[in-house]
Amino acid sequence: MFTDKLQLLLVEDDLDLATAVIEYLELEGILCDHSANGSAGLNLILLNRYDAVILDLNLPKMNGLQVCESLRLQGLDVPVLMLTARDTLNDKLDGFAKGADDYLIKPFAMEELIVRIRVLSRRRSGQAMRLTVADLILDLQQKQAFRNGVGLKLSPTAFKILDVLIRASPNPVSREKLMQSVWGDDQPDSNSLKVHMFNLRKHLDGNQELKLLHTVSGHGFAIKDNQ
Amino acid sequence: MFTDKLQLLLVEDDLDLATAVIEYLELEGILCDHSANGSAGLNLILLNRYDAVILDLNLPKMNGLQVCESLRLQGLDVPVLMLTARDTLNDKLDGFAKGADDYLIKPFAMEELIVRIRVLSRRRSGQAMRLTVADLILDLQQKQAFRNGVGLKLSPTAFKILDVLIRASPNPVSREKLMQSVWGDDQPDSNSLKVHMFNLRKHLDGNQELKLLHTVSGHGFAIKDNQ
DNA sequence: GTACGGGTTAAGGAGAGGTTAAGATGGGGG
DNA sequence: CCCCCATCTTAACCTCTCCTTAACCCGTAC
Repeated sequence: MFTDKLQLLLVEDDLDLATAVIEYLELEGILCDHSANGSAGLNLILLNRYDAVILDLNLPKMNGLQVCESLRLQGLDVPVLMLTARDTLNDKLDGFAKGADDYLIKPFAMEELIVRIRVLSRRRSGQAMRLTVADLILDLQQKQAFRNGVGLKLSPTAFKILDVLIRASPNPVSREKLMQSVWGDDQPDSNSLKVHMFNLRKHLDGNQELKLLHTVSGHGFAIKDNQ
Repeated sequence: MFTDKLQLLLVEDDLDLATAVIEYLELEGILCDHSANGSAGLNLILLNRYDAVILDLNLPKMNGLQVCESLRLQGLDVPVLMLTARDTLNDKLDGFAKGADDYLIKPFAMEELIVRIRVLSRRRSGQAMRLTVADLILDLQQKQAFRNGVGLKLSPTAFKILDVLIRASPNPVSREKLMQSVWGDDQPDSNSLKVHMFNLRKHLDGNQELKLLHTVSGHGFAIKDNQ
């Protein structure tokens, strides 16, 4: 199945806790950047593309609620898990109101943190083996895509690209992200992606009335059923 | 596509609790079906298309873990929130391992249940950060603007300008501010902004009865629905 | 009149994106 | 062992969108 390494950010000013978390994550094969204050954390989030963010609330410079609110206002939908000792109902409701996706109370078990992060960073939920958008179905077990029930003949690379796109649907995915998830770190220095997109589009939308693969100028490509 | 009412399923054998939850959800404008045992619940999930499922674990016929595992095996990615009195770490880990998206321990606050459900179903339906004025919607993740639900075809620059204007709405934004936020410090020495405003107005208000983009003489431009 | 704030239009160029074909690669079947 | 096939990479070339620029147009204020 599709397991590039997760890339997280931990924003936490308690350095002991931070190193403990990061070491634990590394054992699980998860990469984790760290920032000790709110505004630096926000900058990192804006600059990089994390799969999820673990956000403490009591932070110097800018507190966690402000960080979360700010990044949501800028249109980022990176999953955010708030991590805090504040355990009243109102604290939780505040957190969710500012755009959190999950809220875990200290002290917590590392295993629970990991598993909640894993769930969050799978954009489409669960161990679902079939993803669908409109009349397009992606069967991950069969490694096969269908439109209106008829199988599409896709190359392995095209399939992988479609997988990434459909998980992000209806949001666009940047070229960089696509290249990252197809080739990892040693990327071809040519316009290979262009060719793959062309082939994918041909097989996916070629003889269909309803076009699903759209290019979003300046931002990348998106799978969606409205224009 | 836009905020239709949420449609949930609650699988819970404690009838008192179930009616309490359902009544509370109704007050929030959320529709909720109910099933009192596992296998009936599973059938409902397979038949209908719920936005999320609230799943008790101790159930007659088929327990919650089995229900969740089974529906994941059948390729459904509906968000599942497990609701149970079992509060040990291993219980939680089991729940997530079977495909849960969230795990809430009884007794719980209704408000927290609601807000967690809202987050789960929002992620899945891709609805997210949106700025709106009247019938104009700016979806920051899709990088797409809508009027009355139909997508507008905006250039990247036009989109950026609209973003600034809509955040300031209903207040006007000066030309200098607009130029600053589009081009930063090296600005074109021509009337480029004028042209972009013209194009934005054409695409935004061109064939609409209700004009949203107004010129505030001497002060710049404003997005608002009353002139 | 003319100067000014604002609106409208069209041309041109740069660059993003689309298309095509040829060679490289690599695995499976004869 | 060799050939065939699907796939991937590369590079060349084409198309078209988007941005800039510079016109010109219209009112109103001076």
